Amino acid sequence: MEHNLRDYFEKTLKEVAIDCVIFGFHAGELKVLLLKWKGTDGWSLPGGHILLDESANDAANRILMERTGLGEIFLQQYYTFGAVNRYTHYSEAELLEKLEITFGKGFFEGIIFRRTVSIGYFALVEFDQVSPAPDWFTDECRWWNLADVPALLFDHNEMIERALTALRQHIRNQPVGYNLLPEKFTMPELQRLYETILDRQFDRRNFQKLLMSYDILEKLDEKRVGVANKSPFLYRFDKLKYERAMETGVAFSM
Amino acid sequence: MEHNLRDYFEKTLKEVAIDCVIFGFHAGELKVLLLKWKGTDGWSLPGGHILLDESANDAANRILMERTGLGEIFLQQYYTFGAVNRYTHYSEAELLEKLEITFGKGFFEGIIFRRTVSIGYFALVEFDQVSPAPDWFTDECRWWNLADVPALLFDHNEMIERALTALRQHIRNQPVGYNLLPEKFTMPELQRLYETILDRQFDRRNFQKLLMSYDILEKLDEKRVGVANKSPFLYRFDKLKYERAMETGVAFSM
DNA sequence: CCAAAAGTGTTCTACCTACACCCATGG
DNA sequence: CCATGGGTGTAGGTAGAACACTTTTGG
Repeated sequence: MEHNLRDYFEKTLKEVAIDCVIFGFHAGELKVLLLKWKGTDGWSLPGGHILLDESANDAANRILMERTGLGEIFLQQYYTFGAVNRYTHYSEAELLEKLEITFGKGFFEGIIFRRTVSIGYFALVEFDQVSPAPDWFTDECRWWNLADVPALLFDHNEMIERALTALRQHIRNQPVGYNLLPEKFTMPELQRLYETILDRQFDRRNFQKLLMSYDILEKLDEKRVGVANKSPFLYRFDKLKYERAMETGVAFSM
Repeated sequence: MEHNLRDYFEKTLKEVAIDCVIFGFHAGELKVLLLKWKGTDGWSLPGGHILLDESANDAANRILMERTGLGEIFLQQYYTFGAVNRYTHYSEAELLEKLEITFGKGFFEGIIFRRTVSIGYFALVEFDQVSPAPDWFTDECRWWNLADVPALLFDHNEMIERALTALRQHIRNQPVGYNLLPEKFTMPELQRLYETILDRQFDRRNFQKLLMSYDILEKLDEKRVGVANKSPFLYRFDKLKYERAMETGVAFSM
């Protein structure tokens, strides 16, 4: 990642940005990764620009890798945001002013700002595997509960909303969990993930029956210990079968 | 639409294009509208660039209006194409050379070509209502049967494929037909539309039962005459109910 | 011993699927 | 009168939805 704005802009497409809604799941809550911009109280999604010799999908993967350290994970384009004015919270002028104060006069010298269209991606990542890393113009990078997300810079609140809609659509046809849960997990944990994403409750028996019918789960001989109730069995995804199910699709109908 | 490339480029975003897959339905065949570029034997999807004061969605609507004369019709963004090299059939150099021969030396003077990312939209339009109109750098605009589409410029074959996938996904959750069929149509015609899009056959009785259950169709007291068999009843969409069904969604499960 | 949460199977219902005969029209 | 294609209803099967009691564990 460049530390000089001009250099960075010369190597990238200027009118196209990439923004990633990175979903994680922890303690029964769906979370997104957000960055706080230096010298402002404004938060945004992790994003960036496409290098001239890089595809949009590669750029999204690179950005994800830079923020989370993770590669090879589920990442999907879901919508491109092309409104004329994508600034909310702060106007463009206000934001530029604040950044100039923080980074010094001349920060934007030689840079012509044009309107930017942003390609939205959403990613599903394993919460514990992520070490959130701010970049050169942000000073904080952390998980937020979906319900607590504040007013964000640009149109990023709308981006999260649409990403959630896309995720809900996604979960109806493809299995979800491989990238969001730790390697071993219990059936109630998986159920809670589905319940959180879809914001509704399922019957335990029906849920188990349906998920087992996908033939992507391996029931282990281990149980989770240390809980003040009957020990639940641990499960693990069969990666090959899971990937096959991603291709052929499944019907989540409850 | 500008007739001077430089002027046009100064008023638009350069690195972002819009391409529209315009679907029509006629004589039991699904069709797309294609344009032939002057001075080449290359066909492409109708497309264009976003004006500086226009949203991406507005641009797509404008392009659709320019090519078909239709507004207020179903148009949906489905994917953004961001590969590094989106030229197939002809390379960028070959294409520019041909265009320079046709439009004269100096046609590209003062224009810096950069890589372009393209936002794909698909539209459903009523075949008979469309008067295909070429634009200033194309000399033909006509319908092609989906099966007969030739090798296109850029990545437009892939765009059509993905649009078809998006349409097939769409038809499973939303009613389809209002924009593709004439005002009055028979149940077998509607069925043939569904069969063509999904490339499979349905049982007449089951199809009728399911579509009527959506409560979006009005059975008329008229029949289609002039066919060498029993006259089929005519139906019409109830626009209000149709729009409500678009919002709430339907389950097409056969 | 109590509270909390997990394990487990069956019944009912609704919807999807399969299926066939008669009728109207034009040629 | 014949060929073509449309109009119409029912029965069976499958899959989704509803539902409760017992067991294990930690405190």
